[in-house]
Amino acid sequence: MQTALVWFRQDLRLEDNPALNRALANGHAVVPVYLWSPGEAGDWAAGGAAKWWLHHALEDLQKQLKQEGLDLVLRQGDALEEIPKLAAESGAAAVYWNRCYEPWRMRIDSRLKSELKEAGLEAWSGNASLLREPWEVATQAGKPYKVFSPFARRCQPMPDAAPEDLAGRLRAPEKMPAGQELEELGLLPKIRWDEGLAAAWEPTRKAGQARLRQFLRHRAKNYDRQRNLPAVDGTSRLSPYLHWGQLGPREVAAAVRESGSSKGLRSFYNEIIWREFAYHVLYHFPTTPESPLQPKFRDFPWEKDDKLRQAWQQGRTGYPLVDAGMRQLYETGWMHNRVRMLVGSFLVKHLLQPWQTGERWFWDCLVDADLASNTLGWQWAGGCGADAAPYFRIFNPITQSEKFDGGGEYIRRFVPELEKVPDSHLHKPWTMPPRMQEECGCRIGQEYPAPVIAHEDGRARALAAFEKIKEAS
DNA sequence: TGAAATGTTGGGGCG
DNA sequence: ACGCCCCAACATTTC
Repeated sequence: MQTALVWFRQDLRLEDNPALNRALANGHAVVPVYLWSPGEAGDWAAGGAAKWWLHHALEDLQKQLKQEGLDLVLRQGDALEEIPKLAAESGAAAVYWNRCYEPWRMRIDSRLKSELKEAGLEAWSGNASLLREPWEVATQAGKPYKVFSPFARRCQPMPDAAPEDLAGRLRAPEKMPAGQELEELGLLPKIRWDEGLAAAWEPTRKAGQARLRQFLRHRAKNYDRQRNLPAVDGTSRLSPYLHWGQLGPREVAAAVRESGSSKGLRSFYNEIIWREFAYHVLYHFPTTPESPLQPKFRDFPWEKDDKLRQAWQQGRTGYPLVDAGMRQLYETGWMHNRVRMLVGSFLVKHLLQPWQTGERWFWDCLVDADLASNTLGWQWAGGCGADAAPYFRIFNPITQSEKFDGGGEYIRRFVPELEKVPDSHLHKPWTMPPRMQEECGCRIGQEYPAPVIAHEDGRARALAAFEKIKEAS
């Protein structure tokens, strides 16, 4: 009986896992491995919140494997060094994994594959993360898409690829390589700022599946309307499960298909396609995590300012909905998408901070931090990416607040100092007369900050900055 | 998945 | 009855 190393990365599940199934289909015993390789990722090693999630997702995977009689081998180090070592230590004849699409991983994987083959091992990679490979989708002219709608059209109909069942019983190998304890990977924060995350999330595959079922049963029908209201639990909240591969997109698509068809379902499926589009763009334009896709934005006159950046990060800009969003992010590792668009617009346009500043903060704070989606989202906000919001499209933080959190439920949940501010002034608390400020215990400049910049001024300044790069296209 | 400025229309008050 | 003005409501354009 031969042994295969199955290398887990962002496919932390046993079902619908092509690499694992390959081992089973070939009748191999399985050595399941997770390698913690922060050094490979350069600036894009998992951030604090993502590491917290990873820790628990690995713990969950460990348990699932245990039930199948297998021990997950945990190691640290670079793949090019450790994977061949692990293969040798376990006497494996084959190494199987599922593809990741971050630029550095693409480079490492292809080198690893040829080195393993040279050493006489079978090396094989499958697709656990996407409905379609980024290179399979192309325009008539054979070029990558830069606009979402035609990309989405090209992705119709929904592929009927069903999730794969486990292709047999897992068998333990004769030799197990030595591994480390999960705690030794140091994924959990040293100072315990993670209570908010733990209260908001259950980072297990079972919880992800339950959430998917619940969402499709109760929320999907009205998704197209409810998803814009941050106070309502109207979105799927599946992003972290999808990022870590505790859920796969095939499983989600299959569940959507089975749920029938409604406007809400279609618009939810559209979001799954946005995720695919993000990977498509990242694959074809691998410098976009750092550089704007539209070259004219290279010389954009940002006005970097640490004070403004910190006010934004800490949710102390003086605009209630912006601040509520930033605090939700910090406390729960997640932010409602409507609010993500607003805080993105605000940072880039009103505050003239580079979009990469926001991209980096989200990377550190989000449990669903995903290089492809985060990059696409921030270039969208910056107006410099594929199918981006045009630069002159500037969200009004007051109007958005009145429109999408009119009752202030979301704002009051995350900005408690505004608790007693009446609805009439909640969206622009700086207009409260002094007397009212006293009465509701919210003095502007004391308990809650004055706006860091007046909306009209921020808007005018952003438009003026845009003028400077306008002709240079 | 924008907002503001500008343009158009039509009802109603009023001299 | 008529013209004039105001303004809300809606449409278009501009940023």
